Amino acid sequence: MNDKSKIKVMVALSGGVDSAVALHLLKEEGYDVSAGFMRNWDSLANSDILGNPTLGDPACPQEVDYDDALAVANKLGVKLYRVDFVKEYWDNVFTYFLKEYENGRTPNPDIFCNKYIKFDAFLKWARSLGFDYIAMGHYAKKVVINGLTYLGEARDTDKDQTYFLSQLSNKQLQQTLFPLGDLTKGEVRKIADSLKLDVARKSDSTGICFIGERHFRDFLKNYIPMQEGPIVDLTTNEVIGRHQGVFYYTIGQRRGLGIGGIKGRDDNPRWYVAKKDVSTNTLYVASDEESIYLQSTKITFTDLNFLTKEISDGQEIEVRFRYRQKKVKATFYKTSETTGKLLFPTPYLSVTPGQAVVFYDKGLCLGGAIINDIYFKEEKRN
RNA sequence: UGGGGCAUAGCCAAGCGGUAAGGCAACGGACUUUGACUCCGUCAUUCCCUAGUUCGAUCCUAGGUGCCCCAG
Repeated sequence: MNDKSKIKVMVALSGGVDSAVALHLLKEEGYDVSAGFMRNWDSLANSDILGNPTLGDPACPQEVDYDDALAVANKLGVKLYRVDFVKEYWDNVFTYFLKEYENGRTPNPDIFCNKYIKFDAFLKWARSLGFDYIAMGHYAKKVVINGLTYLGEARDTDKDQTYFLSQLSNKQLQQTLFPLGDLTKGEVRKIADSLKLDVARKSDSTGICFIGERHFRDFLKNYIPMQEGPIVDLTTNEVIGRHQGVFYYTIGQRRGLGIGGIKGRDDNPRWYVAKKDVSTNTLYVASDEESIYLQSTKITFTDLNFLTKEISDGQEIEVRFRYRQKKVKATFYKTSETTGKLLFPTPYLSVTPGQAVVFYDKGLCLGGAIINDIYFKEEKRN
């Protein structure tokens, strides 16, 4: 434990700045470090055609990332492994992702990617090669208090990525290192700069992890066929437009509805998706972001997961319904080992079934769950 | 084929003789390891067509064309 040179760490190297700096920091600390590059998505084999902006590129983006990762590994004098989890990703993440969309919900694939790929398949693979820990370039902290391991929010609160780690087990957490927890993004880039890493100024990756930025509706059309149907104003019950398939839209969404001005109305409001009915293929919209149709005061959840300690019934905690959202207050209740509910002191907007709700208290991420039903004063809204 | 009304960008819609507001949508960008939200930018040399009046017409006149309403 004191002699870090005897501790073998496998750093997940993505080809971006964050994991490169994480690798460097661990090496500086004296760990016995190697790097692993994961490839989890094969655009051609996975029919990722429509909505894919990089299809025509001379070099596919993953190979560019691999080259970047290799350059980093070489510069830092570390061995780079390459490992392929395309099948595992499809079976454990993407299948779930599609099923959720087909049920009219909005999944968060990256949370499952962490749970099943980065912190499971990759972890097991590294362990099988004799590594003691894996390390990630996430902005998150591992905190040990009284012998218990907790997940702490990153010092860079703007980049904090604990939201995506909310479904991890304590064991997964214990076997992971997060070297960037006390650094800001700016500091990370400065370090990369001082090391003269080519990726120092590389822009942050966005879109689904390992897949990338996509025109989302077109992307889904590769897997879920179009099915036209009506768009109904939830306030008046009038049909005011047509959609291409309720699956393609998410609660709170404005763009993509194609609803222009309506004759006879003296306003031209923005319309937001308020409700999806898969059985009738109807998309319900509300005309104002403040509309009560977008608000909720209670939710139920499934997939309850605690990272370290359980939250007690009736406890007031802070929660997030989406990445980088300002934390808001809620009261926690458990209804079974894996389900429960949250009550809100004031209505919150566009809480979406299928998305993750993540629990926080005093700078620690306590765990999370998957949003199931949303209510406004006991009235079911989804 | 009697009367009345209206025709402005994909949609809604100002302008009513002086050289085309605004909103919605769409698209592009910023933000962003989900989906979203948000923010910024772009978007009618032209006002249904034709002829005329005028220094000048989307705005006036005439004739077309197309819708709508009332009366049949």
